[in-house]
Amino acid sequence: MSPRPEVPKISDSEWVVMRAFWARGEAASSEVIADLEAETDWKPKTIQTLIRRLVQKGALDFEKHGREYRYRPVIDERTCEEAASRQFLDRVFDGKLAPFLATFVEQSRVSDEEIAQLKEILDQGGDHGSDT
Amino acid sequence: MSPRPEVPKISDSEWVVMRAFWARGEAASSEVIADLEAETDWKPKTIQTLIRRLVQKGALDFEKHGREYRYRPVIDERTCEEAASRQFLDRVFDGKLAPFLATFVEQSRVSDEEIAQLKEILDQGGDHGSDT
DNA sequence: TTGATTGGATTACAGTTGTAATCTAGCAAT
DNA sequence: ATTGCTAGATTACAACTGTAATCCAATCAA
Repeated sequence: MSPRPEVPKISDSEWVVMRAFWARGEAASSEVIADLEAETDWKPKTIQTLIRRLVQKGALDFEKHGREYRYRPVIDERTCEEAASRQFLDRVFDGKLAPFLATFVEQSRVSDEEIAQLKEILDQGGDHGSDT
Repeated sequence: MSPRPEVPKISDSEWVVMRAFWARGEAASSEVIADLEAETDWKPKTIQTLIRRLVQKGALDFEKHGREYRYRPVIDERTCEEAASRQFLDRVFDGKLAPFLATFVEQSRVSDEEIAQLKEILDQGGDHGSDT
């Protein structure tokens, strides 16, 4: 049993790239470059560098199609989000969710609508039976 | 009115140090070093380096007391938490709180107790309370 | 007074990150 | 076959990070 999915550490810029790949599922670099040039001001070469680093880290993998590669996320988006969330909470809020939410809700004036939505989420999450 | 508190970017290790200072309000390095040697395995010199970097970044400042300094956080803990929270949400969840909470609650098995606590927080933030 | 201690300053040093340019080789067009 | 385009590989390079050790100067114990 592997307890951790072995999530590689992904930097800020790399997250942007990963999200582009997760959105597409699988893509040539040219596609993701096109996507990201629309939403960032990175040069194509920068994006390719990031892609390559993600391959090195084991976050993406690829298969050749002629002279191009098609890349695909190796790691699951949820898993990554989860890992990053934990990391963040540990670092800033000592791992505790409540203070995070409190600070955020207080200072950011989350909309009523969003609050309702969050409550729904909590209702759904809170239905597990016996543990410990 | 200072429009932005100009929150410096604080690294993982530096967060640990800042939290120690926020806990004390003001302290000599020796005090924080003592605190942190208890909770990390950093050498004192490492901690001093981190303190010095935080001073350089403008996160801490100090006044001399004889040959020692007394350090004090320049930046407010809440403000920093808020900034870091936003950064994190932007990076991982496109700035959206709901997906964060959803992922976290689903995958992490937040306890029922904690869920209740979170709901309370939400109630305070935007008072809605129209369920159960 | 003199050595031991120790806080802060300086230096170290490799790995990561942001941001890209250049080099190289395969495919498409002529 | 030659040329040009371009995907991927290699190289660049400074700032930031993690993690300290060493150097210097002031203080405290003897």
